[in-house]
Amino acid sequence: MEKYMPQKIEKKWQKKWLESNVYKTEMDPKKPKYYTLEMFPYPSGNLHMGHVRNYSIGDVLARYKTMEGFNVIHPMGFDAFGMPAENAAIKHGVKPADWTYSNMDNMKRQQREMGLSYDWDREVATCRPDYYKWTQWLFELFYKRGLAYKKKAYVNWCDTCGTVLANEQVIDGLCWRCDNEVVKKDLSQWFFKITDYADVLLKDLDLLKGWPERVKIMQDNWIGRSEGLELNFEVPELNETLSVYTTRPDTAYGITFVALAVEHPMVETICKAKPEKADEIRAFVKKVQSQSDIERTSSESEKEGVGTGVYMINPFNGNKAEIWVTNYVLADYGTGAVMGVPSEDQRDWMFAQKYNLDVIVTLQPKGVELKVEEMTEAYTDKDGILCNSGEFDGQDIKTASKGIMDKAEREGFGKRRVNYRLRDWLISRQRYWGAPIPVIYCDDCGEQLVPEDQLPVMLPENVNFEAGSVSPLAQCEEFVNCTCPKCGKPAKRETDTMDTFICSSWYYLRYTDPKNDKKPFDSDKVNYWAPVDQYIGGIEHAILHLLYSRFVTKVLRDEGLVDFAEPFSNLLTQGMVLKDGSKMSKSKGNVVSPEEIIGEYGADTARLFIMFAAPVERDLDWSDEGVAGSFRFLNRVWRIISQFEDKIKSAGDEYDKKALTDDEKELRRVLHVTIKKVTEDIRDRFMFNTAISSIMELVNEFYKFQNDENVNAGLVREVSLNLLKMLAPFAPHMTEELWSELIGEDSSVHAQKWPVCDEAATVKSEVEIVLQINGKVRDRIMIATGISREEMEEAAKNNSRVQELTEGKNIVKMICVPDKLVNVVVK
RNA sequence: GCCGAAGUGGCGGAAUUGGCAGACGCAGCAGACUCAAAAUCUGCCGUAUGCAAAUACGUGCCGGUUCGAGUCCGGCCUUCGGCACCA
Repeated sequence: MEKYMPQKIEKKWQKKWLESNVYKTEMDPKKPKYYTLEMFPYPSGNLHMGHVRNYSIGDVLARYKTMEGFNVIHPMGFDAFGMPAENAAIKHGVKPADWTYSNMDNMKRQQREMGLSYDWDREVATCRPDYYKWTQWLFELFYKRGLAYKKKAYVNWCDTCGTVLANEQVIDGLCWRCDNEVVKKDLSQWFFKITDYADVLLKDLDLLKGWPERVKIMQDNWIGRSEGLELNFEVPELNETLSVYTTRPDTAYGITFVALAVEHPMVETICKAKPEKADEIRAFVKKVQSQSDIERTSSESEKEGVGTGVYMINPFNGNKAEIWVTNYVLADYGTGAVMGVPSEDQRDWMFAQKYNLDVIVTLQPKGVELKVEEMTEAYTDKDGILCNSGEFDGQDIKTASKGIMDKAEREGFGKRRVNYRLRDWLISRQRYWGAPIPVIYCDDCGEQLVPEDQLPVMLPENVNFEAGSVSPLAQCEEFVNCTCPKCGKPAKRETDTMDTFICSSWYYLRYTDPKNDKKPFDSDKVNYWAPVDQYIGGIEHAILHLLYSRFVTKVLRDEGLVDFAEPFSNLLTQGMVLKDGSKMSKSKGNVVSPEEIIGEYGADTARLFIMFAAPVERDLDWSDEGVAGSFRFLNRVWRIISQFEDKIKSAGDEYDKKALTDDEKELRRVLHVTIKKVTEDIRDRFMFNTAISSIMELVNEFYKFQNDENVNAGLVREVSLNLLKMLAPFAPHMTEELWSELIGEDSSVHAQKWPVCDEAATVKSEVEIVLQINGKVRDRIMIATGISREEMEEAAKNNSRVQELTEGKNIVKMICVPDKLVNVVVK
């Protein structure tokens, strides 16, 4: 055999795999299915190392599961709508579609050069009409189920992107895509009613046994369920009631004011009722609204407000409390109004200090009397005894909360209520390169869905791009002008497109039936393949994509289109690929290009290194020397197998194991221990790094025989073939080349059964055990495996080191761990 | 502030159920091969003392449980990630 030349053999096998379509999958109810999925990429033009890691993990699993006998589906596609294509159009005058498709072609080439086992017949691209037709269909389904609606609201706006954003897409007050500061705008926008599913999205996190705990915790926090009480206060002057929401009903006797958000509808009512205050209030509202989102919602910023001179009555004790318009109450959480209890809430405390408002202590630690004059901050411990609270005095928080809520419900001025931090999903975008929202506006008939038989609403190709201008769709006359589907009169189309997260929230279902032109997917097919058995991607989607996909799946389940509640049974969140301790980026100049690495060492080396260098969930620091080491290892495998080529070919699969020498038996033992270890590491732990290190140990053991011309040929064959099989998921080309050299052109290593460990071969006749005295290692001895406790103790007592060190001391007891150690405890 | 994860040689990391700390790899050192180098093969490789045998110390810090702790418990420190005026 000639030397290992990855460039040559990788090209050869990639061509062959493509031509023979070996990775094509079909439904087969007789076989257990396995759905491996890596998050599909945005077609930016080139793969980066994060992709390489993502796809390598998926490919190892897909190949391994195939060898284990599963019917594996392993698809790939492109999340192809989005801003960068449009930016390219503005900057370079290329059509977004042309830019996107040519990027896809390049990335597909790079994916092929990685040797990934995708079934390309299932490829989807979200920007193709045959895909977005069904994204639009999905929108219509949501609309018909009352889950898509348009409303005017204060929404997140990114000026750079020229569009609105969902809450999930604002990170620390900045746009998730461009890091520009997000501002609030009062706009009429489309929403998906994800809040209707808040409870089930939270509850079903319990079903996700195969998800990392931290991702579930993040979603739990994001949904933010809280239980509390909604209280209605009479406002006699206005002849209205004002509702507040609280999670601390026990503090209700300590209310000294009520705080409204500036957007609260009662603010305007008050202005009308109190003309003398109106100017001051309106000026304050204006000032607050002019602040950026960061300023407004930072817990650091000072709490300010304007007293309205209007009072409400606390139904518990009849106290009057002034209504204030403030900058620290959120309009879109709870009722947009909050009861002010300075003694037990730090924000209310600071507000009350600033404006000299009353403080009533209603809770104090056991055995302590809190005095308002001596307090420097609110008492916020959730532990204490009530006071100044009428009939509830002397009760603990839990008892009082229940009693107060019961009283409120009994007397009709309050109701127990559950609240969520989660907001509805804002899904419209003022951009061109996305799926058009299939809605038509008619002056007479109002908002109308585009009839299903007219889908897709096609994105027009000839549009005008100018930086900073409104969406090109809105300027495109032939797109905008249409006829009302109901009355046939001239009407106008919706010019917003959908958030690309909608496109990506159902693609894993489309893979199961990607060419269906009658439905988004066939139920039999989707229910055979899905849910995804193993989903692999970055932690950055912990909330965004993963929450949206769960939501969409649940709606489809409720519609009867799928029969499962959760889309991804198991989730693996890979760490980032770093260079010199930080994220690879152009500005830092530390980017390592996959294409260059593959060009220099081959895809097998790149894959092997990336799987070996760190456990999948942890960040991985790229090391050029490490890559060279992986290349060295593959060469080592190549050489030892080449050297034994004749022996391997001439030997049979069956041979007399009893004829093996002790050294050969040891090699065979290591082989079977390795099979066991590699299988468990891949199947149960996703510890690919340790799987590879045990394969390396096997190769090291094998090298002990490199100069032994008389080594048993049957054993050499057994070791070599199993070694290739175990290495095949990691280094698919190189193992395939060696396999075809040894076994023949028609046989593929990837179609082999995964090796099975011969337990009998793993047994050692002798083991080295540790002798400890008082827990410290003092000697090591060889003993026969499986001997009794008594025999082990005897062996320890007879050991000269033990005798020497226990001389004249009293042996209190001896602890034996079979085949591992004896600990002699002396005094 | 709240929630979560992590901290082990010069470096990446291993130790799966409380039982030999440092597997495997990288870097380094030495030997073999070679006229020489590269490549390859082999060996050494936590720190301190020591010629060695060996001994002591050693998994962020302090304490505890245990015959025995990287692993369990209590209290901290540092780094990273998420959330953050959600009443």
